[in-house]
Amino acid sequence: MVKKLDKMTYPPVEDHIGSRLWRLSELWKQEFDAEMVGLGHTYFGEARSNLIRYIGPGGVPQSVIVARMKLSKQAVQQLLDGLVEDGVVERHPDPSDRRGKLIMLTQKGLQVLHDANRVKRRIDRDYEKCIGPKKFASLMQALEDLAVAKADTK
Amino acid sequence: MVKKLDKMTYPPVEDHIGSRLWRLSELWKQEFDAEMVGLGHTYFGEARSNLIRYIGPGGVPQSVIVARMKLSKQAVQQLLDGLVEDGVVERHPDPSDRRGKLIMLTQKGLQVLHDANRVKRRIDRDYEKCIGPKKFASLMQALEDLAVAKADTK
DNA sequence: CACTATCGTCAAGAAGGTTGACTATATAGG
DNA sequence: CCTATATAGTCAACCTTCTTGACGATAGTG
Repeated sequence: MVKKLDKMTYPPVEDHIGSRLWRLSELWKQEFDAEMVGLGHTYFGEARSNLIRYIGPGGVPQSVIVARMKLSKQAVQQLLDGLVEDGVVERHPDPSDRRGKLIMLTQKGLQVLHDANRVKRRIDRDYEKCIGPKKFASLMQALEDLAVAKADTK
Repeated sequence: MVKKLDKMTYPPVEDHIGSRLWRLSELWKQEFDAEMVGLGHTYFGEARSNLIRYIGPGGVPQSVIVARMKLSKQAVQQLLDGLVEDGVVERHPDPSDRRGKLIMLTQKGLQVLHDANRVKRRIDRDYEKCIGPKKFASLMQALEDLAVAKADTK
């Protein structure tokens, strides 16, 4: 198929750190999702999966989740609605604030969180093996340094 | 505001390369968007802005854009619809294929593309200054190496 | 010529996010 | 104590990006 190759070599797309970050980030997500599905977890959607990380053991007020994620309270609400429907999360009344709700993981939710962390650690080790421990460490450090520098200037 | 701080220190969110990549990628996008708006460009949306990069001078068949971006032909179609409406892009009949359309940048589109590339280069230099040229170069290399390694295993 | 693949399009819908309006409860000031 | 204001959660409507399925028109191939 010559034509297909033609199409792939057509325009010069410029290269910047933004595109490299985005591209690798996408590849990471793909690998993570694939592995979670392989572990028998149905795919919850990126946003829902991400939210789970913010729920600690013992229950977290919904307002705390809103404060820590950079989303509107309504967005968090809708994500939680979905997670409740999926049986991953439960809403309980907050004893210390009658307006609030405590968000708690179900058994299923705990399993998801546990497996997710395990997969992420595995992928980390895999990346480390790819470029070597020294380069990996300096990559992690550079990502952190830049994020800190950029978050501060805001 | 003590309460606000309480909420921020609540649960321990685990750290992995995936989250660092995603976070920095988001910060980069924010900076880029802000700067483009500062240059007088109305915000086209992430997907539309990205598509523009794939249009070379002289016109590119729509099918080529589809082949190079990882999107369905319908997604590209809809993005192009929006860009046409924004006056950034034009659809012309393809002389060499009566089914096809040639996508061309308007004057406005050329300006957008030019400014976008300039801003990206500026941000690159800024990032480089943040962590030093040596670390920046090895960061770029590591990102590329990992992306290549991961794209190959697919 | 007939078959099949490709190009662009239309329509419907999922997923993630936004804003505005509203209720119920907390909390601070007079 | 009572009023004013802020916060917690909810509901509804809407935007953007992207998906899948169906379709007409043209290309290319046997």
